[in-house]
This record gives sequence, structure tokens and C-alpha cells, in this order.
Amino acid sequence: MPRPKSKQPTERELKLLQALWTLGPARLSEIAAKINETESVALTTVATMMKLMEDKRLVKRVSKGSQTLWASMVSQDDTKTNFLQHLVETLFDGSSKRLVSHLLEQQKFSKEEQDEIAQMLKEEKSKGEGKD
Amino acid sequence: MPRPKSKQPTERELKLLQALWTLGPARLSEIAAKINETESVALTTVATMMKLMEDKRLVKRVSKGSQTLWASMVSQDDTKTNFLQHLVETLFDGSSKRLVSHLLEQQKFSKEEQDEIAQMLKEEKSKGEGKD
DNA sequence: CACAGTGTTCTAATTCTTTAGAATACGAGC
DNA sequence: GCTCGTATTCTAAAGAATTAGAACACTGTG
Repeated sequence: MPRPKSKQPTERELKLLQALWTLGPARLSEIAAKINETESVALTTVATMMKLMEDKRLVKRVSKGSQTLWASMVSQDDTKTNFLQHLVETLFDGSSKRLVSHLLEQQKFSKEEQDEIAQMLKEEKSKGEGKD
Repeated sequence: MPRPKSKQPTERELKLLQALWTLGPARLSEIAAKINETESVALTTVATMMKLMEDKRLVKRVSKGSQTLWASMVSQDDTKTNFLQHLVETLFDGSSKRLVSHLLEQQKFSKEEQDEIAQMLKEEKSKGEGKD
């Protein structure tokens, strides 16, 4: 059974997914309201996109009593991972380390953040100490 | 004077830019040859894309004797920065640290890489010691 | 049952991306 | 001057992404 393999969301689809991640399973009108906080999109547009995203297995419908809720089928975490993966492959030779190296060179971190990252690395190290 | 504001390259445009980054200023046929190492694209397709990219200020023509060379107008570094920036904004709340944190959680680094990153952080720290 | 509110589907226009054929131009060599 | 190789422009098709109007369906209320 070839895993459905949900295509990566497009830019706008990502916006809708983010609404769902924030709201949890929600009605169309709620999703539209969320989006319309920052931009202006018709309800039918949201409806059309949801249907397309349903085909892509990015969202699904959930019946709740008489009404239908829309729920995300992809986690924010997996989406982050996929987008990162793609970026790493296309621009960083497949090396996440190079990506981090680039961020460092671009001075994307404050001193505090640098310390925090160092700390995270330390924890990761101790965590992996026993196994592997 | 509204800064020309070169749009971000699309997926395919990125492929062409990468060829230029590798080759340096090159003739159409060279670029096409490079691309055709991994995929099959007609010369006129490459030509059309170059022209579009010229409009977007992503590349420019350079005369060399009787022939024309095409050169990238955007550096690989800036492109990396821009794509990263966009990703950080859309999926990591604008925080590069969170992106790194995510990579760590996803175990995207080998032990060696973790050490190397820790090392880079240390160097960055000593570098910034005096100023800021 | 009629009506209001909400949701869904159908349809289609618009824009962007990607692709490439046909025609044309131009410099080099015979 | 004619031909060949390379380059360029014109044109346009096909597909994906985005948007939304119009029409219809469904549910609950009086």
C-alpha cells in the first residue's frame, strides 16, 4: 500500500494549516475568521482550499453532531521537518550543520541564544551518552 | 527610487542559479549542458528562463568579445539567507533559535557535528567578547 | 413547511511557473 | 555572399495556485 504521501503544502495552504494548528478542529467560518484577522479572503475561497487540501491529505473532515469540523492531518512538527529538509537539500548540500553554520555566520543569534543553543547541545550530548 | 527588489527565485530558477554559482559566468549552452547532467531541458527553455530571471534581476548578461555570458546577480550566500529568513518567519515564529532547536530534536546532527557546532559557538563567543 | 444561517460543490477567471517550437539574428569560415 | 553554430526573441501551451460568484443542500426554528 503506497503511503498516500501528502504533498507539501503551498504558501497559502500553510496559512490555513497554521490556523488549524492554532484553533484545533474548527468550522469553516472559524477558519475564515482566523485568516481574516490579517487578510481578506472569502469564505468560499477557504472552502475551496480546504477541499483541495483534503485531496492532498493535508486536512480531513470530522463530524461533530450535525456540523462538520476541519482538522489538520499533518503536524506542525512534521511540516517544519519537511520544509527544513527540503531547504537543507536544495541549498545546504544536505547538511543541517552547514545550515546552522550559515545562521551563525549571519549572526542570527543573540548572545543569550548562543548560550541556550550551547546548553541544548550539552543536554543532547549527555542524553546520548549511554546509548547508540 | 524604489529599489529594484529582486523577487525570490522559484524552484527551477534556483536550479539555474546553482549552475551559475558552480560555473561562474557562462554561455547559454554551458548552462544548459550543466542542467542536462541531471535532467532534460531544451536550450530555448533555459534561454527563456534566463530572460525572465534577467527581468527579476537575478542574473545579467556580460559581453565577452563577441559572445554573451550570463552571470548571477545574487550570491549563494544571500539566497541562503533569504530562504532561511522566510522559513524562520513562516514556521519558526521568526526565531532562528527555534529552528536550531527543532533540528536538534529531530536528531539531525551526528555526534561529531554536535561537537563541531559547539565549537563554532565557542569561537563565536570569543570573537564577540570585546565588542557589542 | 418556509426561512435563515451555514456549508458545499460547481465553475471559472486570473496569475504564476515551466516548457519549448518557430523564426530570426549574428559572427565565423569557406 | 552563403552556411553553420549559437543565441535571442516571440509566441504560446499546459499545469499549478489562488480567488471567489452562483447555485444548491442541510439543519434548526417558528
